[in-house]
Parts: sequence; structure tokens; C-alpha cells
Amino acid sequence: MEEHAPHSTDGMSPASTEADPLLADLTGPQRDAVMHTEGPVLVVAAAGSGKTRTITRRMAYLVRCGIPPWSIMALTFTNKAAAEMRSRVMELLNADPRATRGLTVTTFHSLCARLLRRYADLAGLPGLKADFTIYDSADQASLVKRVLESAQLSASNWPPRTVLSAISAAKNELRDAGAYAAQAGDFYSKTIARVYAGYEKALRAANAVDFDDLLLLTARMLKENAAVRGECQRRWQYLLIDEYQDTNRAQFVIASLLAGTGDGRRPPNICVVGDPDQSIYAWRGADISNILDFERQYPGARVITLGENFRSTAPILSVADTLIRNNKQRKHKDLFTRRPGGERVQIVLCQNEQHEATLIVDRFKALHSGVEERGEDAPEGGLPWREMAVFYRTNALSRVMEDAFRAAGIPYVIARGTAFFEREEIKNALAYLRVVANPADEVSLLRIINTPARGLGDSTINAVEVYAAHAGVPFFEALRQAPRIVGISARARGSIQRFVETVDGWTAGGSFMGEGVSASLADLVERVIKESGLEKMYQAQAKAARSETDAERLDNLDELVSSARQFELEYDPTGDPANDVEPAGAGVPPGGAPPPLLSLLRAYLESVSLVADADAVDPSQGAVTLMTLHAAKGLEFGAVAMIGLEEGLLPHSRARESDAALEEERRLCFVGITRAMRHLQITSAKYRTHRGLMERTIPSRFLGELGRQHVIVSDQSDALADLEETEWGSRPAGPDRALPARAASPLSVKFPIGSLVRHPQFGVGKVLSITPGANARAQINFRDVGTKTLVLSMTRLERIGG
DNA sequence: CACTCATTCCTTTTT
DNA sequence: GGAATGAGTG
Repeated sequence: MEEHAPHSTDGMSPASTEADPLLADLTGPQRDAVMHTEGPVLVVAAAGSGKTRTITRRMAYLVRCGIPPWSIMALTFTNKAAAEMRSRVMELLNADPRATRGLTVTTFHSLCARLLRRYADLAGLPGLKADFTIYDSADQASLVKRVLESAQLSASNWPPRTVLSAISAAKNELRDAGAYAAQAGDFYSKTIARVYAGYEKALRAANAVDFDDLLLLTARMLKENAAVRGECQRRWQYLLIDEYQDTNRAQFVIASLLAGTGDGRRPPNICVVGDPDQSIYAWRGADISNILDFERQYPGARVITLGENFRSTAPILSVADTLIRNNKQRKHKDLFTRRPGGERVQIVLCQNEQHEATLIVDRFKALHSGVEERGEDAPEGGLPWREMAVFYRTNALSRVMEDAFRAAGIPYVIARGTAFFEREEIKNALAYLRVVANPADEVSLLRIINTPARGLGDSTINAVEVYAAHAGVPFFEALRQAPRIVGISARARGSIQRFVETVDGWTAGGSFMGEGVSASLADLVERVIKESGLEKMYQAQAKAARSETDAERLDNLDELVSSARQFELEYDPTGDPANDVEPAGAGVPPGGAPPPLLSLLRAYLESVSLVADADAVDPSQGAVTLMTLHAAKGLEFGAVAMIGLEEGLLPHSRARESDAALEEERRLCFVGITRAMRHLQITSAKYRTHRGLMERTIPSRFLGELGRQHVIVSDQSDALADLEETEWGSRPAGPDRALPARAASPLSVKFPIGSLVRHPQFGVGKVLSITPGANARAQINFRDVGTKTLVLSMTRLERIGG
């Protein structure tokens, strides 16, 4: 442990690693991971093992060792993770911006977008120009629908979603339309191949790419273009890849090509970090063998395992460990903590989802007020809201929780970074901006051509499309030539002409230069919202309908302008791999720099396209966070509630087909459990409303796999009978299955007539009458709010005497 | 051509 | 429970 740091720039020259602030308070393995800077390194980091701390220290350490920051790149999966890493590295380097100048910390998809923009002309990618648009899944769907239509295939036989997922799977494995067609044997895959080819053609015609293209095209460019590959390899000599277990084939190839084979005899400096137990994206093409085969790919790679857990209490860890041991396809790794004690994990069997929500709200309230935080490491005055989170398998489950938090007056946020950009008014405004940046973008053009209504209906648009196809010109060009098109009314001609003039007004005919063009991005966004007529349209709607949502739309549009302004302030061209930061002259982007406003607009639209739900997690908000289990990865909370532990939900019904999918669901559950630091509550509802219908559920098999470290609480009125008949999922009830530590007694016995009770909202009251049975109701006279009838099984009553 | 209302379908997770 | 399509009316 007496190794010396190579050198230090802060002048303190530490005598030992103990005194070095970058190495102090690290465990042995963590320190190894930080200091082993040369050559390939695999860090297997168990949940809660201080992974982020280790890799940020490693980056800072590299910089302090004198490695130029622009030659270091860290790749993550979400912007949130990238932003956090960047800011923590900055902090470690005493917030000196010069120290991190040119440091690349970004997501795979952003990196690819920027490399493609920078090298678009060089890369030999036909039809792709630097101002390409990134299509999201809605854009993809609308494009595929048009392709299906022109191929005379019915959308009901060929659901766009299904077709797209086949195409996406192919792209993730780097199979383009040609390769797909070559392998297609049966009618089904031959048809998919046809659609794939048409879809690709349409994308290129629109100068657009989809998410998967970003990876596929970058992988192909790096593979085929030695100049580009060489330039990247020379620039980024130190590579760090987070969540390596979640990389798919395309990402693996990109990482491998960026790392290269090292210079001369030395192997490349590639450090990958991950945990096979937290692999939850196989459905998106992630291939766990990328991490498992790392040592084979880079012989002599250093493998470091971070096993000690610094996050969760022993009972939480034990439950996580017991669960994950049920996975067969797995190399076991011990989870351990040195800290003793900790509250037991609670499993609560609820009657229905309202009941479930109420229980969690009550529990969080208790934790917040501090009545349940009396342990050794309990903070004063209870747990802040931001330290609490609710996880669920599917987004649809958030609604009931939201209602409950809103009703209880507890601040909450839903981690849905994409939600804002999915709103109709925002999509419309963005579609205008996309057309401004890329007039070839037909999906966006078709979206806005008659929004707001300009009298351009199906017949007019059809005529333009036919003309465009015949003349072989892009759609926007066809609009310019509208006067020549037959079958368009004079009215429509005027409309088209005004539309074209409006768009040209924003771009000065595409040059982005000259008098009339906005100086700032926010100005441009504002102009577009006004001059497109969107603002007027929503104003009119708000007046007419006087509805909440229409007034909201105008606010949202304002919000979009603010977001553009914010982006403009924060945008750092030196952090953008599309730009140069290296010693001048080392490769000026071909074709010269675009006008500043255009490049800013591109970067803004790109950032908007690449937001993830997880990016919206903001602990500074002082609110409970609601999110999917997928979005929860990488985070931690003092108190966690996991809801909906039911067969068909977790594990999800779509995962029951294969063992591999089932094991992924188990890992998902594992990820959720291991986010909790001190309090963990897992719930399952006996009845749940699913697409409008109340359905009886089966408790998740995972509940039966959690071991016996936990407590089962049941507030169901017929709890005892239920527990007898409960068979956790498909697992047979064995003698060693978890039994309730304290089964609830029938509620009517607990609250006899005349007893005094306390209700979380209504306060203290006296039980007047009670009806027996499964849905026991009690009439209770509350001191403050009068007499109410409550369904006992749904209410969290506390007996206080009488 | 624009707008409203009813019907039908589908529902994982996400860059 | 919600989006997306289709029919019908102004």
C-alpha cells in the first residue's frame, strides 16, 4: 500500500498514497483500478461497490499524471451519467476548467452523432450529410408506415413496431439491408428485408438516421476508413467504458476499433467497467459476452473485482444476494458489507394498487417525519423526500402512485426525460426547427406542412408527392415548384408559397447568413414558434376550449425557448468531438465550419433527440422520484419502494418465453433492490387494474426467492387464508419458504367498536360500527373531520386506545 | 378541407 | 386508459 503516485501537480508531493487526495479513502482494489492506467483493464464492479467514485478518481488521476485531457475519453449510456462523471472529475481537479479542456465524457450515441457529422463527407456514406436529422421511434414508425404503404403491405399484417424491432435487431448486429436480404430465407424475413431496404432508402433520402444507425454507421466508418480510424485512435489514447455489460455488438465494435491494437508492442489503454449481474438490456441487443470475453480479447488484461458494498445494509444485501443466486447463467460473486445492523426488508401484500400506493405514501411520510429513523446512522429529523424513490417495471404503473402522492401533498417527480419532447406542441415546434436545419427531412416536413391548418389537405400533398417522385426532386424542392404542379388549387398554391417563404426567412434560403437571420438560437426558436403560426393556433385553442391543457401548451412552448437559451449558455464546443481541441491544424473538418447558428441548432436538436428518461433524475428537486427499474440503474436512495411484484409484471409476461429473458427480469429486480441504502419495501397487489379491468394477480415468483431475511406484512383482511394458498409464482411452496413473521389479525378484531384510532389524513377518531367480511368497512367519527366510512383493508389505521 | 366524435386496438424496458 | 383510425358533419 506504499506505492507512490507518479507525480503530482498540486505541489504537495504526497509521501504515500494515504496522503494523496485522489487515492485516500479507497480500498485496495479501488486503488488498483485507479492506478493501473496502462494497458487493458476490466473492472467488475458489484452493485454499490463505489464504481463511480473509482472511475472518476481514475480519470482525474490520469489527468494529474500528465496525460492530456483531450486524449482521454469516457463513454456512458446516459447523458446523466456522463454529466455526473464530468462534474465529479472537475471537482477532483479543483474545478480548474483548463485541467479538463478537451476531455471527452459522453454517451455512445452522442459520440457517434458527432463523429458522423464531422466525417460525413469523408466516410463515404452515400446520402448522409453533416446536417442529418436523428429520427426517434415515432419518426421511424411514420416512415415505416409510408414504406409499407408503398410496398402494398397492410399495416395490420405487418405492425410497424414489429418490423422496426426486427430492423433494429439486425442493425445492432451490424447487418444492413443487403446482409439481411442475403440471409432471408422464408417469406416473412424476405418481406422484412424488402421493407428494411425501402426504409433505409427513405432515411437516406431524408438525410436522416435512426438511433441504431448512429452506431451502425459509425462502426462501419471506423472499420472501413483507415484515415478516420487512425485519427480517432491517435486522439483518444485512453478509453474508459462504463456499463460495459450493456454494450451491443455495434458498441463493442466501436469500442474495439477506437481502442485499436495499441501502438507497436504495447496493448491499448482500454478500461471497461461493468457487472454481469446488472445486465438489463439484452432485449436491446446488449451482449453479455462482450464483458465475459474481455480477457480473451485482450490477453494479459488486468482484472479487478470490486466486491465490498458501501451502499446497502446487510439485510438488503442478503435479500439481493439470495435472489440473484437463482440465476443459473451466472458466475457467483459475493456481496458483502462490513457494516452491521440495518432494518429488515419489508414485503407487503396489498389488496389492490390504491392500497399499495397508500401504504407507500404512509411509509414515506413516516420516514420523512423521522418517526422511523432512529437507527445509528439516522439523519436528524427524518429522511428528505429526495432520498426516496418508487420503482416499477412499466411506466403505466406510475399513475396510481402519482395520484397518491398528489393527494397526500408529497412532492414527487417522474423520471421521464423524454416526456416533454413527446408533447404534441413541442414536437411540432421541433419539426419546424428540424426542417430549418435539414430541409430534406420529409417526416418533419409532412408533420408541419399543414400544422397549423393552411388548407393543404391530402389531395394537395399527394399532388406534390407525385410531382416530386416524377421530377426526381426532394419534397421541399417540389414545394418551391408548386406553381408548375397540376392539380393544385390556386388557394393551396398561395399557401405553399407563403410556407416556403416563411422557412426561407429563417434560414436566408439555407445559408444562415445575412440580415434577416436570428443571431441566437433562442431567438430563432422564438421566431419559429411565432411566425409558423403555432403560437396563434394554440392561443386560439386555449381561448376556445379554456382547458387546462391548452394553456399548458403555450407554457411548454415558452419552456422550449428557455431550454434553447439554456443550451446556448451551456454549450461547450470544445467538449464536442465534432470540433477540434487538439493542437491546431490536426484535421480541420472537411468543407469548412458551418455558420455558428446552424451548428448550434444541429447540436441542440441532437441533444434533444438523445435525451433519456434517466437524464431527468434531479435530486436537487427535493421530491420523491418515481421511475422504471431500467431508469434506476446507477442510482441510490435512502428508501426504496418496489411495486407490482406480480407474475406478468415482474417478471414481465413477455419474458416468460425464455430462461434467458426470465433471468434478465431477475437481474432487473436485483438492480432495484440494490439501489436501496437503508429502507426497502417490496409490494405486490392481489388485484390490479390492467387496461381498465380489475384483474386477480399471482404474486411474483421472485418474492419466494428472496430468502428469509425479510418481514412479510399483509394488510389484506383475509391475509391468513391468502398466505396459506399463496404459491409464489410458479414455484411450489416448500417447507422452507418464507413465512410471515407477524401475520395481521382480522382487522375487525383489531379495531373493535368504541376503540380510538388514528388515520394518517383524518386524525383521531372513534369506531362507531364495523361490517364483517372480506371488505370490512368501518364507520369512524373523526374529531376534526366528522364521520366517515372507510374500507378497513385500504386504510392505514392505527389503534391508539379505547 | 377542418373538426368532432366514436370505435378499435394495443400495452416493456430505451438510446 | 389512451392513442390512432375512421365516419360524419359543417
